Amino acid sequence: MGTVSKALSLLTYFSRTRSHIGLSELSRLSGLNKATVHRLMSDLQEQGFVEQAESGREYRLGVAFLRLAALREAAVPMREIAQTVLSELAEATGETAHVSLLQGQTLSTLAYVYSLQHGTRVTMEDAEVLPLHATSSGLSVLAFSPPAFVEAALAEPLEARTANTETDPERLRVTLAQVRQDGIAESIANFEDDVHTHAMPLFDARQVCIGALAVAAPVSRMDSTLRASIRSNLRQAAPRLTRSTGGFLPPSFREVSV
Amino acid sequence: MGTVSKALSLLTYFSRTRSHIGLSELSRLSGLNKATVHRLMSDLQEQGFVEQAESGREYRLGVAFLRLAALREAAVPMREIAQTVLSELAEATGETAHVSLLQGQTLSTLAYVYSLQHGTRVTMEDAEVLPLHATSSGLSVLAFSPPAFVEAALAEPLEARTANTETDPERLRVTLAQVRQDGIAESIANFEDDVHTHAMPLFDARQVCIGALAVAAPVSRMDSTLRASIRSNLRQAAPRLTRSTGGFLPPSFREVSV
DNA sequence: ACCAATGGTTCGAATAATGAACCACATTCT
DNA sequence: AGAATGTGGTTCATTATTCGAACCATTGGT
Repeated sequence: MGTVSKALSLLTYFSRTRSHIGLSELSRLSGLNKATVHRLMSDLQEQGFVEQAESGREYRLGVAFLRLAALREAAVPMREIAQTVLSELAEATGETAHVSLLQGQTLSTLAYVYSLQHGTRVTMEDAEVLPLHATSSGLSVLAFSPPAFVEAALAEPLEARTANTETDPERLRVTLAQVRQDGIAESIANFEDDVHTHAMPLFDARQVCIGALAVAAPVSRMDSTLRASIRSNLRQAAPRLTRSTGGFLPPSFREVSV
Repeated sequence: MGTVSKALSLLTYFSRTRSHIGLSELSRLSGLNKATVHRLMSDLQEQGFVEQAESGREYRLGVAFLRLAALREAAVPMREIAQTVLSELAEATGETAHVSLLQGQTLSTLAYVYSLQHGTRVTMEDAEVLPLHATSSGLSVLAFSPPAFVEAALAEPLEARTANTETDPERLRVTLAQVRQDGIAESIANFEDDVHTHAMPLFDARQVCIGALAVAAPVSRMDSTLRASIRSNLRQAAPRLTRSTGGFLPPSFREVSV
């Protein structure tokens, strides 16, 4: 791995549950020498990508990201566009709608919108990270990603989040084939108990799958009427979102999307 | 310069007016060899920090920043806190209030709030970049930054934005001495014609100046009453914002802040 | 058909990254 | 008090990586 990749990969160890990381800990997490980590972090710190809370203490993500995220959003208003699509989807289905983007081998949530129609709803967190194998969003992404990527993802240890989580690579491959036929991935209590989600993939300008659009409902509320509503609304919204963010549908998805 | 710093510095060439940059152009801008730029951008692309719009075309900032910015905001809700302080400040003064953070040798706008009291107002843009020498925010930062940093900033070519912009390093040094005495930096039509701004510095946990809080009003509306209102409100708000984001006031500023 | 751009690639020479051992300082036991 | 273990940070000879001039392959304009 090149030096730059090493430096950037250090940033991936920061998460909502681990917002501050010390030098030694980061060295342990990454398997890199302490001196190396220190030098890389110094470079990152110089450019404002990380900062140290108090003098000579743990590192945390820096302010540079606020500026760069704003610039990204100005160049490609993906979040903004997603937000409007999500609002319509949440309104039409009465359930929680969200968009997640592929980030390495996981999905990170870009935006979500709740419906106000019911007192109970599936709740989300900003920048929440979702596994590929245990969510409908992840399955929809895998179903329309290159075989090499799928194999790499299924080769990783697959964690069981609930009693229902499917962790057998072979059966997951079968599921993916079904998703490819249907266009929609479905997940019942795979990631969280009592949650039933439907998802469809999103694509970029090169017809590469970059994430998913999903609707999440409580299992208790799911019936054939709601399911039909979610599926038909999703089939309309997903291709629209891809197109309005400058993306194009690959032939394999265009066939099954309508 | 290390390889990592080179890679990260490539990101600084992206701006609102230059959201897409080609390989050759980036090579020219940075002064780095085309092959070097290509390798660095490939590393950045692998981690989602940049992406290519269509296959084999110009680069733009990637989706990774959306996630990292969300994580930063979750760890340090600076923007959120700033927003509430700005709302109060805009409400109290009837003018535009904004917070900018130091990013290398320029300031980038983190947040801003307009007042609804007047039909005319000073308008801002997301992630707008402000020069240090030609804005009240910049002067307030320089006044409370280490001499070495100030000299480095004044050694750069100082661009004149308006007919009023002060570009003489010697006279700027005099101005900075006054700001150090007063605690507030004032700028009349230095950056934009018809804009009169007041600013005070913000500090982090190490008592290092990291940005500024400012109020911008149209020159035509500025009178002694408004000026007094802005100054007294600013004197209250700036130290409060520093404290509520986990920062501490350095002795040199604490003396003049009240 | 030509030229001048573009993005991307190659490979010996030059340079920068590496990591074991080392500080100085806290904290926490004995 | 003193030893033991932790922390962030530094040093420097060895080594592996990065650099960059020259090179393709394509594209678009004249």
